[in-house]
Amino acid sequence: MPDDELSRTFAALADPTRRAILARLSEGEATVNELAEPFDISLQAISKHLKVLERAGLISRGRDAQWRPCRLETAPLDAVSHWIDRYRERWNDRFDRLEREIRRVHPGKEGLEHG
Amino acid sequence: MPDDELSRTFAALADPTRRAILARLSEGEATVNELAEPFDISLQAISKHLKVLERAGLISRGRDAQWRPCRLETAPLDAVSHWIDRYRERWNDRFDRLEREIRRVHPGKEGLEHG
DNA sequence: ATCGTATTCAACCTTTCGGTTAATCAACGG
DNA sequence: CCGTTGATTAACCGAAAGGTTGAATACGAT
Repeated sequence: MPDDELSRTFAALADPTRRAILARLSEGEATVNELAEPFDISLQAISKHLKVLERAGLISRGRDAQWRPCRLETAPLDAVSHWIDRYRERWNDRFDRLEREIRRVHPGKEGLEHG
Repeated sequence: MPDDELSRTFAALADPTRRAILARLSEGEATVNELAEPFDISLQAISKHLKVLERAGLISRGRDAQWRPCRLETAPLDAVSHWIDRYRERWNDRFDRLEREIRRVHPGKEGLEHG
């Protein structure tokens, strides 16, 4: 696992358990035990998942007596969104160029089916 | 690595080499050798990366004589975008509810700083 | 002080990942 | 047919993921 921001985020999201945890947290804060409840794996495994999510910046944790409430942090998701958008932009530019080129070579053609 | 669509996509994106390959492909189709050129790793390693990307549906491959040109496929990226959006929606709903609740309890308060 | 609850740390195991090299397959050009 | 070029497959390796169990830590309650 590489150590850059985006890689950590994607790697953290590449697990259904962790995504389910995030989904739960999108409804509000929760403790480790609460988060673990729906799953068939040990509490320690959940704790590890939380550490992964925390390292990726996708959650942060507070302190309330012996509980460590987790909350969702959306900044890394925004980063992913932006990365994808930047992407789609380039891709569309490429189609635009392609279409212009085709129009140049076949001036009669009016459009191009992308599918 | 779990076997669902989203997990495969995220896992495929969680590697800088693979993201660089996608970036290159966003400029247009390329052969395996062309894709491998910027990297210090073996052609076989690149071939493996391409297989991962293909399994995730992020690229597709054609046939042109002995070359296997790769092209970007954006459907999985769209899926990721939608997943994140659905997410942010829930999260914002939650803030809205929270804000309403706060206004109910402290009718004088006008707003809440999210940062 | 002690007990119980919430959570993490540590050690271990098995599977997967990302890389290597060597061998193989596929298509073209003489 | 033979050699070359492009790409994949196979066998292997070290490191990391994701899980387990068992011990430790951090608090609150009694």
